[in-house]
Amino acid sequence: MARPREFEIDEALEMAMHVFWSKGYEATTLPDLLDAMGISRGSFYKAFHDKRSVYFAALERYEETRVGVTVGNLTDSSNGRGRDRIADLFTRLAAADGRDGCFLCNAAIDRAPHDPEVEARVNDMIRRLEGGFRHALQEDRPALSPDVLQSTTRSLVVSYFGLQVLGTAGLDNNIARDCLTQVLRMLDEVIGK
Amino acid sequence: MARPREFEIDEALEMAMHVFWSKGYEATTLPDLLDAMGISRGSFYKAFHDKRSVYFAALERYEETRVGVTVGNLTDSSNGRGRDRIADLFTRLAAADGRDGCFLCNAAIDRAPHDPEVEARVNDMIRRLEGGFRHALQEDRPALSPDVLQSTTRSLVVSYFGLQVLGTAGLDNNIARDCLTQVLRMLDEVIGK
DNA sequence: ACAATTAGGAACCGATCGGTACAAAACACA
DNA sequence: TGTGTTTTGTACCGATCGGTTCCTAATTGT
Repeated sequence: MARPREFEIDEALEMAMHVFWSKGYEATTLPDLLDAMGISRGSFYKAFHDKRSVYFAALERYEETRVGVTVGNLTDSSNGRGRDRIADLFTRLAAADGRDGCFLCNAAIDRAPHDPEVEARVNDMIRRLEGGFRHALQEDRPALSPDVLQSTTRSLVVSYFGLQVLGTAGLDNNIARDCLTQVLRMLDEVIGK
Repeated sequence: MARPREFEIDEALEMAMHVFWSKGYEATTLPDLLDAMGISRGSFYKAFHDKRSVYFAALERYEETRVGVTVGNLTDSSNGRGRDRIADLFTRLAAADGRDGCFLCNAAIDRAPHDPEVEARVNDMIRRLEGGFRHALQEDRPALSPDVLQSTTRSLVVSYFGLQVLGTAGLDNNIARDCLTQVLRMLDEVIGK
């Protein structure tokens, strides 16, 4: 009953996410977003409410398209043993360039402390990640004592974000490889080979 | 031979550091800095060159006054065994509120990727921290094999920054406590009680 | 073909950005 | 006390910020 939109919301959001991801929230200007999204101001404010809303929507998109996949890999029992699914995740992390970093980690540092809604969303995502690790551990070794399960799970979450920080900071990823070695040692210690 | 400065460079820098620390580089405006430092624009640009220079100076101040102390604690053999010095550091981390986060970690995420000089400085500081951990481990167990020493050291660095991320994101610090549990388990595993 | 409705684009908004210019004020030295 | 030197505060700069207005273009249902 009217003129149809000339761009795909999801595609535009994906592009916007990458800008926020690489530049951070404050350093991203509206022209940055418009260029990346390939739309003009009018369409931008018509389709999204404002800059912050786009950031928030990008964060939710990250959850669906990235966190969801990662947690999926961790919990998919057709994908090898739990121990191996965790090892795969960290192996990929250690092999990756790392410079791109992780939008969730960036959001945790640069927006969560200043935006309660972002903080809540970030917390949710971290909890989902934690749940993925816990699921993989428990599936592999159901008899694991609750406190060992808990501390192992959470130390995996902590290592995950630590690796993101070092990757983003541009450190030689031999560090990541050495951390991977220790994670594998821990897994073998806790779960068994 | 002329009018003396009415403020202490170091005090002003300390205040500026806290602003950058809590707000991030881009979100910090000049008025923010001037208010916190208690000086006016004229004095600001006379004493420091520009906003970026103050940020950089604040980063160096953080290294001297915070990283230096942390590394000092890790390497001070009059401060208990190496294992205990590491355990103390993580215990303090797990007990702290965490919301303040860590200026170094914030810099790693929000400036290092966009400012090569910051990146270099951040890398240096992380290496110093790594050196502190390595020193403590090696002092406590000189016979530790090089690769175990390396992977343990680096996984401690990774955990350190992971804890900072979760703290800044406002997660319940039971997570930090559980990670501490695992770090202690790892230390006892590697070093012995 | 025409009315209704919505997207798109450009001009424009006040506010604020980081940074500069400059004159008045405050000191040191003579 | 006068002179030279430096700090200090303020007024100001062009640029750019996020956001709004408003008119035109495009499309649908009738």
